[in-house]
Amino acid sequence: MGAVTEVVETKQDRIARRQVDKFQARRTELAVATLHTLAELGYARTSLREIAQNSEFSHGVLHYYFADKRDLVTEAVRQYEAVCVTRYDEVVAGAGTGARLREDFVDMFFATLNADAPLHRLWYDLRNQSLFDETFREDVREIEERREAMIWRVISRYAELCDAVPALGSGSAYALLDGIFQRALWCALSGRAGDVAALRGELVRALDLLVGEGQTQ
Amino acid sequence: MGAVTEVVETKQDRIARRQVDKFQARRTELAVATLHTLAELGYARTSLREIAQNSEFSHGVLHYYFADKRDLVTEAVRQYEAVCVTRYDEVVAGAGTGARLREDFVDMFFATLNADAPLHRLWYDLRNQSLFDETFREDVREIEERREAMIWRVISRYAELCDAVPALGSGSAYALLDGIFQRALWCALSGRAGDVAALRGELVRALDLLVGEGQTQ
DNA sequence: AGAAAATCTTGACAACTGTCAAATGCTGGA
DNA sequence: TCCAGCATTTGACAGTTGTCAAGATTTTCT
Repeated sequence: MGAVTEVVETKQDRIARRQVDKFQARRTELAVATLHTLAELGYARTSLREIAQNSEFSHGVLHYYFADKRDLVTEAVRQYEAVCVTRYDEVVAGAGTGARLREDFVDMFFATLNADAPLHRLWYDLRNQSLFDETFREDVREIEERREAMIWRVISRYAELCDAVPALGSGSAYALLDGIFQRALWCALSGRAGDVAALRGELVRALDLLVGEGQTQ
Repeated sequence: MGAVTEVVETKQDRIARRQVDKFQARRTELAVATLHTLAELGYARTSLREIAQNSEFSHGVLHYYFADKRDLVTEAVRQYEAVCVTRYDEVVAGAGTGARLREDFVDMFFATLNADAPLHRLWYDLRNQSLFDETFREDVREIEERREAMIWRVISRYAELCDAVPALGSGSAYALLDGIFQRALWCALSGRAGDVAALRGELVRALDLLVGEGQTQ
């Protein structure tokens, strides 16, 4: 009897898994559409009907795949995380010298600033929402941690290449670079290209300060 | 005939001015109520009726004193500005030594963090709104400028007292401290008192880095 | 092919939104 | 005292929102 039920179960399992996969695939598809709508309109003005219009489905389907709006937005945030949290890893891996790492990092910094500006402003929007709505807090904390770790990989590797030691801890270093990024994003979205360019120099100076030359320890 | 009309006019002017004053007084009164409601609920979930309930009037009166919702929110933001943009001036004025200034600044930093947390999260909320809604951009830019200047008064005075020169420009220095403040605010509102306490040390280190001892120039 | 199940659309609901106009209460001047 | 004009309330409007259920459609399995 064991054998038969086992065969049957695995068969059902295969079916179930395939269904689950399809279900999950559509879920993330809709989450991606949500992400783009949120990035365009911001959290405050994004409605389910608007999201559905940015997909190829009608608004009712959202409640087939998601429990409620929060569930949907949460899943969308997770999509953001997947995209935006490993951005500098190849830069770190590919740089042989400190100067090269610094240059590549700054380039990537401003490249994603310009290319993904709507996505980034959404991230800041949701991080702020978590200051009011504690439902978002856990997800935000998790992503914030990964972002901090991502920056720290850059900084500590940069210090290593420069034969130095970072002048600030992981949290403060992230606060500094994220602060510069936020400001640059604001300037970019306001059409102040000149101010953005000026911030490039500021970023270089900040990196030099964080990992001053010759501060071997 | 000139004299008579002049007398009449000044009389009417007095009346008119008194009315204007009363009008303005109520306007700011309602703007303050708006500010508190916004600080409690965030921009996305603040409705006119909710604002009115936090005042002693009914919701209709808001359209008597304000053209529309944006007008109201804008006026509320200006109230925030009046409160929050001169906070460190007495600290700067009253400190005789660098060590004293640093200590007082850090104390004030965390005092307002805890006392006015809802107000601060509102500021960040509105600054983010301006990334999506360009109507807010000018007001945000103005306040952001004043905040940066406020921080710069602290930093440059601190450097002066330490006989040193700031290691970063005004913009980057603000980005660093504001980044730390944002993070501390998040921790405070999440009930992570321990993390907030840890950030006090980070802030001190950041100040020391910005105005390193002996960096006379 | 036909039944069963999964998927998607449509339309409706109650609640809530910003806005405004009509009605009411109120105050200050003649 | 009475009245004009200011201040405030009330109630309504058109539109939007999240949610959900009933039905239509498509896919899947036997």
